[in-house]
Amino acid sequence: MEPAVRQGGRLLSEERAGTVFERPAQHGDVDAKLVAGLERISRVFKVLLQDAAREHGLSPIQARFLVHLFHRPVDELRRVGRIAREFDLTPATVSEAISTLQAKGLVAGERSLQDRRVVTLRLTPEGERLAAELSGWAEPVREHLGAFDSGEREAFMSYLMRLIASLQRGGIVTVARMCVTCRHFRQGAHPGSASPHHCALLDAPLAGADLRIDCSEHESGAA
Amino acid sequence: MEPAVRQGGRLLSEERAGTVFERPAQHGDVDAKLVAGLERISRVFKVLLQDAAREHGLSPIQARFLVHLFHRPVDELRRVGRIAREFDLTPATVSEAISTLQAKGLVAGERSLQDRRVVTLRLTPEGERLAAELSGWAEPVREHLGAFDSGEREAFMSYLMRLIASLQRGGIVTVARMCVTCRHFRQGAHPGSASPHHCALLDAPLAGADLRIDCSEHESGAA
DNA sequence: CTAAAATATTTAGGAGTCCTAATTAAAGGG
DNA sequence: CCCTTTAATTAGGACTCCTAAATATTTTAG
Repeated sequence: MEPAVRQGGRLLSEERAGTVFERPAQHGDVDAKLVAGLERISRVFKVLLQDAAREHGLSPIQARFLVHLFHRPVDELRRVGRIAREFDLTPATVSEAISTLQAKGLVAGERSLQDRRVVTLRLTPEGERLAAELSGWAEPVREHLGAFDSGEREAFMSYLMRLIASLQRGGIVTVARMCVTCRHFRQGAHPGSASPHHCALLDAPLAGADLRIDCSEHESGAA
Repeated sequence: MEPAVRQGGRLLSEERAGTVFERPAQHGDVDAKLVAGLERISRVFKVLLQDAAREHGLSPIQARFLVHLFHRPVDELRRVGRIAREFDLTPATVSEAISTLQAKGLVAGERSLQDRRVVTLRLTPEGERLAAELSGWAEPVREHLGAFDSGEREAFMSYLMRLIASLQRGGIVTVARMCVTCRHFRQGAHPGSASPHHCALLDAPLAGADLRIDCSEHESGAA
């Protein structure tokens, strides 16, 4: 890059004309910047996943499903339709990607006996191995969180959780299994304690750091 | 794929076997949850964009480019190659989507006189109109930020900025024009002030809320 | 100044994403 | 039992995105 200089004339369009030496035009519009920041992060995830998947000879969505199955021990959640809902995709899309994974010998599906329409998916040993490697695809982001101290991380996380919970209640996020939206969750059940919240199912107090983003015991609905 | 059942043994894999009624397995792993949360948000963005684009008869990426051009007054940034870098795509991909937008009469491109290889893009009036409508595609997220008070929002934003800046310095994010990575930025130049930072280009003090995610005056490099 | 290297964009071809609509099977309810 | 609903798959089409190759132009070396 070169130019610099000649910022005299047209470089500064209406949006900024005359304001160059004033406060930034975006002044105070924190929300817009938050959205922009979140959006930028989401591009990061996209690229990271794409790279990780490619490195292992998979497509992004195949890698996602593989990792998803990897840490989802509950049969209920390992079905085509469930995955579709989880990822906001149609069953058709999931079915296609899964059959590719099956063709590659990474995933196997078995018909359920209770309901022979449903197919329960599981990883093959090879799939398991690959999934384990892929499961660190977002590691770079994680590493860069190292610069935050633990209080900041917890605060950061709680902001995210609140935002996601709010989006979920607004119907924007279709699936989420966070403590904060779970029927077993009792917010602030132990005031003043280091673990102020409580999970009625586990019957255990929870600290901010204990709150789950994806709890397999999750049941929707307010307490 | 046929036989099934026998979920007796393997259902509870090592990860969760025997732990169901203990503290969450994810206990304390705040980083993992942060990553999960950010990742979930990024799916939200994907869906929102997809829906908004569809509503206006565009593909997601076309909508993105349209909106991108909409608030990018600087010619320099409105070129195929620039957009490609901005979105971590190849010029080929961008070129294709842009020509569709041109075919739809939403974008026009003109060869630059200084360098006749480059094509400078601009929106047609129709494109401008559409872009204005589309530019609110992330509005739902923004709305749900309303539940945060202004201090929280600013803190949230600063976490995001720090993360993005860190990712950028680590080479994970390729393009970013944030104050915190700009050569004109003087962090904490006015200690104790409400606007503790300073922009050497604008020669103006900056508060946390003034920090930009995407400044058109941005120049890389430490101060 | 000119040949070679570099840069900006486009075109061509291919794997993958994702959707809608239609199909096949299997449950479940009068 | 028939009829409706649900789970999954298949088929077909628009779009995403990449690599490689082609063009046009600018820059750089010699």
